Amino acid sequence: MSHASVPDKPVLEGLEAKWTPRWDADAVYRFDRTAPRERVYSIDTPPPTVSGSLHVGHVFSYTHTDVIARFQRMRGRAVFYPMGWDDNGLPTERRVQNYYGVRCDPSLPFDPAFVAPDKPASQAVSISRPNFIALCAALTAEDEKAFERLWRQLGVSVDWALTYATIGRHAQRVSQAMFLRLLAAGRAYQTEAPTLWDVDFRTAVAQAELEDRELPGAYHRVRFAWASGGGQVEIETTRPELIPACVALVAHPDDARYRSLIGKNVLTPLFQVPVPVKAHPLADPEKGSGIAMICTFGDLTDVTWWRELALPVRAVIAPNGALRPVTWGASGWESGDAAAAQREYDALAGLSAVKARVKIVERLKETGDLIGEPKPITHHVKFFEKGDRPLEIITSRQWFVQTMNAREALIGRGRELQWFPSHMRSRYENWVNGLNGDWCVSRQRFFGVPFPVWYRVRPDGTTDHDARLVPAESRLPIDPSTDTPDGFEPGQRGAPGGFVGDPDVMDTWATSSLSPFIVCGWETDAALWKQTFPMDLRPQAHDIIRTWLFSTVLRSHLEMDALPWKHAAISGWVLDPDRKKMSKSKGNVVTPMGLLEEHGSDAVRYWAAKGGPGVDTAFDASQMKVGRRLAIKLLNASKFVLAKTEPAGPVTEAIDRGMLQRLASLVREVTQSLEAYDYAAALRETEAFFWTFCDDYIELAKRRRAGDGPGAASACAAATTALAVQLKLLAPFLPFVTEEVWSWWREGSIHRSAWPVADEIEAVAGPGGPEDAMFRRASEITALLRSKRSALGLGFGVRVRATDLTLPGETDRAAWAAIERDVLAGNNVMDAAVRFLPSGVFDATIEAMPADG
RNA sequence: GGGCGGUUAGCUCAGUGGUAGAGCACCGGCCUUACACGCCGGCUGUCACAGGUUCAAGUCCUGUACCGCCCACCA
Repeated sequence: MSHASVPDKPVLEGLEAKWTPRWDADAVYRFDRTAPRERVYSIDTPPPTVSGSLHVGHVFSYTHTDVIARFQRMRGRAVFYPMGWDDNGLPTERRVQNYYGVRCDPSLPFDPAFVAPDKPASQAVSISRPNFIALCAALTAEDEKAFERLWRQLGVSVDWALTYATIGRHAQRVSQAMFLRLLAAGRAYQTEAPTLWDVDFRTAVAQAELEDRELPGAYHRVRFAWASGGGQVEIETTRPELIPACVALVAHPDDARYRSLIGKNVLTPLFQVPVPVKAHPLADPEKGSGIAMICTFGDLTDVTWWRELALPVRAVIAPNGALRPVTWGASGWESGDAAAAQREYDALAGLSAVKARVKIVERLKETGDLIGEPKPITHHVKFFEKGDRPLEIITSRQWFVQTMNAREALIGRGRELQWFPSHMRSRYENWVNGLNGDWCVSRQRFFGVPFPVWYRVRPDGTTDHDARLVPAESRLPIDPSTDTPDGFEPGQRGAPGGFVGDPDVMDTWATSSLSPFIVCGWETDAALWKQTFPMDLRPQAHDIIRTWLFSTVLRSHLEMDALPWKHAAISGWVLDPDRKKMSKSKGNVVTPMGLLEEHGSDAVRYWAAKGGPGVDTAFDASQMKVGRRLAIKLLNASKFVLAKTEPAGPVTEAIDRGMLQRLASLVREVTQSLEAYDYAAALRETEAFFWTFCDDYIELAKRRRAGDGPGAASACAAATTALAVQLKLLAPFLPFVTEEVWSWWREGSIHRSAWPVADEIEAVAGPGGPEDAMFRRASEITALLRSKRSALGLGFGVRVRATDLTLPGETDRAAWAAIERDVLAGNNVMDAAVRFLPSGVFDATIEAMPADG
């Protein structure tokens, strides 16, 4: 065997640049299309939002998945490990708007000569929808390259031949086809209803995209006069600007204070609108004055009351968040004094909700309808998670997918799924149980998958939303804004008797939720589908259980009546050292690529893999240094082992056999841990063994190994065997350094080599038994001698004699004889006077030998 | 308000019934022909708190406190 390729001074620098292209060229991670299903391991890789920033959280969770992928590959599985890019949706639109300083105006015609500005102008440039989409596509292509560079540098072993984009043609086709099937099955429907609405993005949003934020607000105590009888009643509201939208007051049916008022009318202040007082059990006598103003719509409770009490709609908030124009009086809204109402309202119309609030409070003060001063409070307000202003509730026509009637079945699916860690299931159940409406899947946006639907235009030019036209699946994907339904001519678009396209696009989760269908070749590649679906693993972080995981389970349940995967491995988050979620700004300071360059990819992976499944983990550069140290140690130990592999012979020595026996049991444990997705435990155990291997085994055996007799042959064989096994155990974690060492000495990629098997090691070393104990005892004696040496200030170079070495009774003479030579040589001890004491005393007295020796 | 997780050495974390652990940090020593990007040794703990079960509890049970997250409510 030639070891010419073992370098004198091995270094980590440059290993990423060396191996990444080689893995690519050798197709090391290429999926085997010929593998039978039982040998396939398929992974539903999370498609990262490419327009989001790259941050260490990505590195963290993708490393976890990659460790599993590499482990399964070495176990002989054909790993189906695609990579997707989530490029559609709002994050991209927002990034394009800011990056180029443009704004999409769907009413504009396509401008083929349009060139994107180099830098954003102070005033946003309005461009057509096709121009806007082109910019989105161009920018995401750039973003995807940055992600790919990062994944390659990190050593993520995806098959780069298997990539998809959620805005790509194939993903659009799958999204549209599955939507049409839901529509045909009656599981998707369109309705006009109050919907959560973001006023800046001007789109509907779903329950899953909400988040609460704490905002300062104030209770305004406002007087409503009785319509007759001269009394008055006081309500408290945080949104006085919605008084013109008030349709009723509501009190609890058992609330004695207001019982006599139920069924009577009161007049809204300023606008003099007669509104009824109603009873409803949801009204809380403890809150505010115990009687509430129902507006259309201030919050979700208003929607409930409005629906259950069959109240009219008086909507004042326009899609852009401003108060819309309203006509009062005979031809408009009812008022006891229409002229006054119009005057009051005109002062508010066009203002944002916040500005209108200030204004109306002034007026209420002037009229005396505001009782006392507003009382400042802090309260939670619903926001779109990507939004900047509180959500409004606006009535609009939207597409929904039925979920409420599937809730029980979905809970069942969650129980079928194997979760790692298992407690993450409760987050899922929590979410499913808390659902309060069907899934709103339509968005009034541009860069997304369009709904493949047209509507007939009535002779009078209005749209007949009930007269839907849908394409055959074979035509998909289509864009109804440019494609024409069968049987129509393009010229009929928008014309009476013609057609119009549905203007909306799908929620990004409506496409992401189909990732297994997109990657596994649903309806397009029957062989691949059979090979890969249902998938083996869904890896993801816990924050998107309610979105991605939930919606994928839902879609698979509806389409396949089955789970989309067997296992869900949930990663935690990366936290700041102060235990807060790693903030965006911080994530940008610590760029992932910078980390990889500074510490080396293997070192960063080491830190990531130490964060166990589901465990939020502190960002910790010191752990990366430890990982780097491990990688360097691996280089040096390997160099040492491979510097002498001859003579090789039967493993006969106790120390050698004991070390290998422990290694065999390590292999069993590590394999078990990785099968259970506990990569952190696997790494911990392997690492601990490796340091023992270096610090104890090598030190004990190296002098014997230096010879050329049977003892040396035993040591050489044991050391090379152990090295190969440890490299393999570490390969999923440290793919670069292990591949480098492997290449010094073996053919092919370590990442395609067979995972070690304990039985094979034991075939060489014998099953765990007396030698295992002897090796442990040798380590203990070594620790004792080192401690004595240190106490006397004797460096290792000083040869010593043990004038008295007392060993516990259970160390019998035969066992000692088997390890004596190695223990003495490994500790630079000339000779030892040994006593065996049944009392269990374990001690040594040593003294320095004359310098000459 | 409901749910889930956590609380172990200065820090980051292992440890699911049997004498408290690792790494980092810190202190001291060592050039020992794989590695000074190294090696050796040492210091460090009322295992959050209170009860209970047990021969035995960091570990199991009950409760409390605090931290984090998810959800709900938010007139």
